Amino acid sequence: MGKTAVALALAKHWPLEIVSADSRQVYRRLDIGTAKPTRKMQARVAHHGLDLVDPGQRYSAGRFAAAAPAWIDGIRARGRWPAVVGGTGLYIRALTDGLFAEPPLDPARRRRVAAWTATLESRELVRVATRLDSSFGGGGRQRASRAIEIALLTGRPLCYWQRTAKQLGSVEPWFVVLTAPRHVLHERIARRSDDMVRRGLIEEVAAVLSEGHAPRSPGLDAIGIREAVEYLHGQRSRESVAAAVATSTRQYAKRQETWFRHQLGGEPLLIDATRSPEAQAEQIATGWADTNRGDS
RNA sequence: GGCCAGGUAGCUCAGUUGGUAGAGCAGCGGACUGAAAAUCCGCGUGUCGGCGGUUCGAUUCCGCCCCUGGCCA
Repeated sequence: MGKTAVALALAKHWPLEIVSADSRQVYRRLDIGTAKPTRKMQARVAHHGLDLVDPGQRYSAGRFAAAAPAWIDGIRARGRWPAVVGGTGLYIRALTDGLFAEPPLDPARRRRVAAWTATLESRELVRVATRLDSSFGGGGRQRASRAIEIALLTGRPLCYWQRTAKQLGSVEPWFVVLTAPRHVLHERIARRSDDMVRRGLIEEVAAVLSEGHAPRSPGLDAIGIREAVEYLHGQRSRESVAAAVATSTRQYAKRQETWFRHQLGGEPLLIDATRSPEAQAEQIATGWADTNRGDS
């Protein structure tokens, strides 16, 4: 949609530092594949939340929710303004609404449960999750595995913790959502996918793979990177990569729109993303002034 | 020009012994509390190439025409 360009344009209005709420840009060395802001952009405006872990390591919404408040405090201590920018809705909500306070989970037992759930069929996982947590609403193997893990390791179902261990959000949000008609979005996605391949997506992924990571390791389980891995493993042609990346990105963008439409909460300021980044930044600055909140 | 094979959803195709049709992919809608670029749920969106004929009824059978591919000239 063009969030990065708008954030940079907005930094001309306000003394901004950017907190990236992006679950993929946390991975080091995957720069093209995650559409990370360039070094030059990062030199213009300070960024937080990029390049936090190696591609083989797992990051999470919980780690983000734990780390981001400190970045934001630091930004404010420097007399600057934090702008949380990103498309990972869960990370944003973890920051504004809080997750639940997760009780300590014994790592060894956790590994054992994970090894067990990995052997089960998806249908079976859902059945077990529903038995352990009657309010489990489905969602396939990943979310079932999580519900099973929590229930088995804590003796209480996930819904119990969600109900009784609510944490408060650490920031009070002022939401801005960029929107554009689907056909415009799809054109941008096509261009972005072509650019990724042209700028060396495949070579970047080959370099990271040569570090010895498994193809399904956390950092590689991402749109663009997956398709490059498929090519490098001989499962698709080089010419088909860009189009496959575009398709996956369209589907992801659609899920993001659904998320921001229904899960964000509150009335976000909607910005017409078909206009120039500068015009969008202008509209955001005006919108902020209109809310007349006074504080930052 | 002749012969053959095709023309059905956005794409690739299936199918209807004549009762107006369905798969995959794409697309659209939805769910979402520590893997979230993840993981799932739901929904066919159609002048069955065109015009005639036969028939109660044609996407299906027949004729002509148009288009695409192949082979032969």
